[in-house]
Amino acid sequence: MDYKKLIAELIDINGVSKDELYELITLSKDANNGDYALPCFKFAKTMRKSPALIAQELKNSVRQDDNIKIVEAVNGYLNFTIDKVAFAKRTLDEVLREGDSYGASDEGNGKTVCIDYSSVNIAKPFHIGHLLNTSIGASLYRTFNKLGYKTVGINHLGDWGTQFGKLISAYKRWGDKEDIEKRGVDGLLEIYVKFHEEAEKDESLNDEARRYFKNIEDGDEEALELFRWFKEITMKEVMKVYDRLHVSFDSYNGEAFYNDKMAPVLDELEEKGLLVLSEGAKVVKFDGDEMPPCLLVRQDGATLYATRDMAAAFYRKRNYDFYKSLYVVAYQQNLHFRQVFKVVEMMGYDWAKDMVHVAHGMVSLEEGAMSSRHGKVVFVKDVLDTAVKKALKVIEEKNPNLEGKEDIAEKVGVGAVVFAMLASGRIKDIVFDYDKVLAFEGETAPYVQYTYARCCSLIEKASIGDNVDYSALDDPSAHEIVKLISRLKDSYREAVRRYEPSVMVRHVIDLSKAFNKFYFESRIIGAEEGVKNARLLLVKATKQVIKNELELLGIECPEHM
RNA sequence: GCACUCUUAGCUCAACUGGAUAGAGCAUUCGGCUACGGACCGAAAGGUUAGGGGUUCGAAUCCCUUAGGGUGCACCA
Repeated sequence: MDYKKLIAELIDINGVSKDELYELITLSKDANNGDYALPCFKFAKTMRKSPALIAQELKNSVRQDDNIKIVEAVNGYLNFTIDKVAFAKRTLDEVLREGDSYGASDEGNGKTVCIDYSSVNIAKPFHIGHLLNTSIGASLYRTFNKLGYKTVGINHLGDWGTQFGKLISAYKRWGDKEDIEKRGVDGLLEIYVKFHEEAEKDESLNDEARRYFKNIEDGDEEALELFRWFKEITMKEVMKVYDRLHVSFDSYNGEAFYNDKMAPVLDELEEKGLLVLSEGAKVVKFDGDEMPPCLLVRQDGATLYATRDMAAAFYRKRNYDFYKSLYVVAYQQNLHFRQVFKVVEMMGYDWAKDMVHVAHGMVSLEEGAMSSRHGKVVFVKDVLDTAVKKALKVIEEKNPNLEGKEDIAEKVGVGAVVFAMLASGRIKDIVFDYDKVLAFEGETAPYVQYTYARCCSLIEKASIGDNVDYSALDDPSAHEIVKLISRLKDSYREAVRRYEPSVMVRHVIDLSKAFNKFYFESRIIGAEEGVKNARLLLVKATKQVIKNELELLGIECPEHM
């Protein structure tokens, strides 16, 4: 039930539509100001009266409704306090009836959202920068899906470019097949780093690398075989990480995939007179000095990153007919995407407006930026392992008799890391710090998981009878929980609208805090029967909502920890 | 140099996109288990929202400007 709508129906103001009223009504921040509020300042000008007076007069003319208990005029606001008991009953009924699908909706039915995220580079390590990216993308993927959208997760593999020539060159010089088979990407990275060191001394290595890459492009069997082998080794390792993160993709079409799909796009640009020659290269220029030109074909005829992204944009539109096409990529690529989107727009396609660069911050180390070339990276695998190890240690301290410790430590450790990635606004830079990622107290995944485990424990220990006294939920702490529970879908919607998973992190943290406060204040098991049952229903609903929301964040919740 | 972006408590972040006394976590100090899980709860202290203008009944939020940080700007991806 929509209280805003109800309240809007109860108020009549000359010249103000119900829709306008609806938009003006807000949630009260402070419980002392009731549950909903109508600020009356906007009316002051047309009504030529003070907001305080308007609120006072409205208070007297508001129609009564059983769901609204108190109407008060305070400081130019008209505050509404709802019937908490009816609200609690309705909310808990709904949560418990819908269970795992509480918060879900079909509002996105018939709309497809493409989400390009993670996009790992072949033969390069899966480092914490990718973890931030992957966590955000995967969470958006699940959340759009929950709201009924058809989602297409695309891992736009970085599997093209001269780096593969470098790698072949390096492998031929210093590579050991068995060693690389055994050590995987570590082994590849090692020879890649060595190549860069040697190339500094000997320029000719770079020429050799370019030749090898040309071989790949020309379909030389030996070069292709190595290329495929590098890819296989990388994906094997990357998949292990995806499994731990519970992330999967619908498409792994990366740069190599678009290799033969660029020509038609270039032809069309040519036809439309957008592609012009500049210093031997083919570029698209923008009006005035809005942006530097977008370079699409090099002097030597080779294509570029932007060319492949153009091809990908068209491919995705054609194949998925998307409603939105999201690119979850660090803000480093800001100009790149602005250019690509603009070029599509200049070609006359109005769906250019549906492409969105979901930019996120950069992850760096305390000693500075990460660099694959110099081997200065933190591997996701290592971070997860360290977190899981710590979780296991904490379990040994606090709950040594727990069953399935390893499995639970995995859920807690990985959860803590993912949560840390999603906790603050996506645009924020992160200076990677083990202490922060491994924090298990305060606003962290383990805190939320702990809250969940508490709920589970209560449900296990007691049974819920039919005699439910909902009036027991009329206190501020219980009401706070009910309010938060009722806003799960709003949390999803806002996360999707802003492409911002941290909204859900905020919400699930707030809910956990509210629950723990309530838990401390109120005796549950052992309370009078009707009260006990009402409180247990609240516990059960809290448990359900935490589970639903953590799932979208990509965090598991063990029943015991 | 130009463009994008960020700056809120000692540190890390919120603030429902213009609304009421700017809120949390960590760290610090103090307090709370003869109660259902102490990975918890409560309290204290901590602020000229980087500085300055402007718009507005009302600004952390919008506009201008200054300073500082990050990122990007032609043949890498």
